[in-house]
Amino acid sequence: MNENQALGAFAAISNQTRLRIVRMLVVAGADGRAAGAIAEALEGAPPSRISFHLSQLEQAGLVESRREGRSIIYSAIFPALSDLVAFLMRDCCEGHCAVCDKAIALFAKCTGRPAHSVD
Amino acid sequence: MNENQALGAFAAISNQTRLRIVRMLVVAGADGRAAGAIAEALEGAPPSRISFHLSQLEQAGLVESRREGRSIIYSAIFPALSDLVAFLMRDCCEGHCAVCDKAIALFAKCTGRPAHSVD
DNA sequence: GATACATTTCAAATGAAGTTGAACTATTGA
DNA sequence: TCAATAGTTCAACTTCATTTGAAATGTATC
Repeated sequence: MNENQALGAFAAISNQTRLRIVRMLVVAGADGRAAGAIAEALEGAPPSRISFHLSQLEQAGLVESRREGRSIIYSAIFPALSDLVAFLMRDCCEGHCAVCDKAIALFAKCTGRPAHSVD
Repeated sequence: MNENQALGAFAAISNQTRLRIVRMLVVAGADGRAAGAIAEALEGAPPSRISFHLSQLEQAGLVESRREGRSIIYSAIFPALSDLVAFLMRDCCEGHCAVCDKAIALFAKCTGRPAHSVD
């Protein structure tokens, strides 16, 4: 992750609608959620608006989409989120922070499928 | 951390100058860095611009300032950063992701002073 | 108390981002 | 192939954020 990617990603989640979508997809995990289901959860939002924001998130590299029949399923890109966190916290405390180093390494292991054990 | 605080924080770090400042202060740790030193590191930026961005970051709750003689020292607010990360990743994978839970707990322990051991 | 230093505040100018509804494309099923 | 469903694209409108330099504030030093 370089600075421009990080800036794009932070800009993406600094919008209320997009932040809600990303959090929804983080909870949804690898299965993701159809655009229509996302729109329904954000009650009152016209489809063009949701589509606009989903495309912004996709351009920012935070979510990806796949077609399933008539629906388009969006899901969070977990490595992108963990890279984003790493970009922000890396080299914390003059590069000598063991807790952040460990936390960054753990986030990198999240795949969108529940992990029931931690090494 | 509520949604509005998170939105403000993400908006704050979605600007190049501010993201650079925050990362600089994350590295600097609890000691922080004088506004002048920050401006110098961001070569070419007029003081009024740095001051504007520092005040945005302070309003967003990501940094704090203290006066030391003629200088004003800015430092990252580490709990705010860890709360921000938690806000984004909380309930990951339908709330059953052990790695993210652990990572969030670790970030919460970062104080800005190097930690040499991790439990 | 005058001067230099460190930083903030202000107002004006510029540029970028979000919302809307209507029209368009793609897929399924009768 | 016609209609229904699921999403996307487009253009016009509105709103908000960023940059700049000049002037003002607060602090130390001579």
